[in-house]
Amino acid sequence: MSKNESMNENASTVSEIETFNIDKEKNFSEWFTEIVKRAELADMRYNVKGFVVYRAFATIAMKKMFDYYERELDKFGHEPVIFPMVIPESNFQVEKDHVEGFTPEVFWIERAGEEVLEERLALRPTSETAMYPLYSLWVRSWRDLPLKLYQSGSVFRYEGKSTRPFLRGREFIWIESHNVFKTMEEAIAQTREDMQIAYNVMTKIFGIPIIYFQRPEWDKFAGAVHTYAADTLMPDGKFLQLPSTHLLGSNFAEAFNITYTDQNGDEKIAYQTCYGPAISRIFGGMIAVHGDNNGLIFPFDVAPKQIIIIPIPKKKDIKHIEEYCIEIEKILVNEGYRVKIDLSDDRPGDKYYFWEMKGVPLRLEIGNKEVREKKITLFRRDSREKITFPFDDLVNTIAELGANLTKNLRNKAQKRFNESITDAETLDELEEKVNDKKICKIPWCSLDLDGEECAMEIKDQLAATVRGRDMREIDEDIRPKEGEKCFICGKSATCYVYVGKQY
RNA sequence: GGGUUCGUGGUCUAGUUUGGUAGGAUCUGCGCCUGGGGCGCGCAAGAUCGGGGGUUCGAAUCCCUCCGAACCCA
Repeated sequence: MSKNESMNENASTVSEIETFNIDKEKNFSEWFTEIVKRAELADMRYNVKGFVVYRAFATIAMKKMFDYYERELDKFGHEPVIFPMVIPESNFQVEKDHVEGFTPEVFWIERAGEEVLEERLALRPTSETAMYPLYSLWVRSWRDLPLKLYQSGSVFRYEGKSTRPFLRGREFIWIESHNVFKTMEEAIAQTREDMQIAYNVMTKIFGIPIIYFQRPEWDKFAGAVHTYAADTLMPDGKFLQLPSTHLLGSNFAEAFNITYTDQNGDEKIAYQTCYGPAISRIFGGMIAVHGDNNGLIFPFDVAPKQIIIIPIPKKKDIKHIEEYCIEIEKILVNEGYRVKIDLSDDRPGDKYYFWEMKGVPLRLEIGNKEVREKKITLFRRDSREKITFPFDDLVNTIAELGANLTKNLRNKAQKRFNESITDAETLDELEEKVNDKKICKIPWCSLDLDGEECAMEIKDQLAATVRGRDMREIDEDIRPKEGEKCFICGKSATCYVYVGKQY
């Protein structure tokens, strides 16, 4: 931490007495299950496999996350809509690749009451086939374009057996944005805008480092021309796919007859993109990336509670102290912060552990001393530093430390991500590294279908996947040197790809 | 996809091998006590032992089946 980022020269750091018996780094999977229960994020006892109940603490944070995302989409000219959750089978089957890709995962409604429905209804696994028949009606003229709409809601996919709260469920909540353009160039530009939005929100607000990849041909969205997907790295060294954006070209436009009349009166086919950040999954990634052995750590802007005030009363001074706490709370609420005073009659130490486990970024400790001296003692969750400052500095201090805390989380996470990236020159070396929580950047023969065989070999032998080509390398046209070879098939390499285990 | 372990008050767990009174801890509520990093005491409340079926005089326990969960490997 640089000097001006440090909170105070007199800051003391509270030593780490770990709450869990579970080491996050060594035993991430158990840590995750435990924190979800302990912090009351989700209740897994809802008795349908792959469906969980999101509790208040997680729901508040996810609502905030939706807010930030939707605000960003609005800023870039997208408008909200709400489509039905059911899709008639005949709509669903219009685009050939799409049907093939999604059919194994679809939940079907076949009956209503005692009656068998004439046509089955799909519970949407994604909404292309719900929205595009209407798009076909809405888009008539070049004046109707671009059409940029999004909706927030849940979708249903019949996932295999390893479902986990937040990370993989049979229902998940997300935003899906569906856009229509006159030209392929505009559509491509939209995928760039999606990536920019993802970067603004994911990295700056949620503090989650991402790399955007162009997915290989064999691993793209069913019906897409190209898929670009953001991956982050989980503490156990596995990739987690976060927002993905798809260049649909005119595949769906042709299937759903989305055409427009141009300035010359000619009928033209439209070009499309779609984009889907899954908020529930991003939330899972966020708590995994930032948490520690004391529990959660929320980035300041999305924390369900941002500031917890702990009164430390001596018997005769309860009233005094409470009044001082309430005064502080009023000021902070006025500033728009989510604040709580913990007036329960547990010991202060008990409250410290509890709210740290819950991930509250800042804690104010108010006792006799603070009231007497008109001061405030503050503890920050990320660095475990404790400082005392004058009451009059309250608003400035909170604003500064809140922003600083998120930045610090982001930097730490980015550093870990960068340190996990390495390279490999042989299959054995690759195996050793991906089994040691690393991801490898290796020279690769082809992202087209002729590279699939090499990817299958990596999958079969190492249980790892080829994530694709880093978008930054596409932009800067970074390619392997003359003579560098794909070490799976030995053909000369056309690009670098990242390989690692995945969720 | 394969494997392992498992389901008993709200939560965690003993009891299952060898069928016979469901025991404890914690949480919750009330009363006291206490308070600058996980106090303590007392009282009370809380379970058709995951669901269904079977064997038996008798099932948490044995058998069948369904539902659900965790972890490991692909």
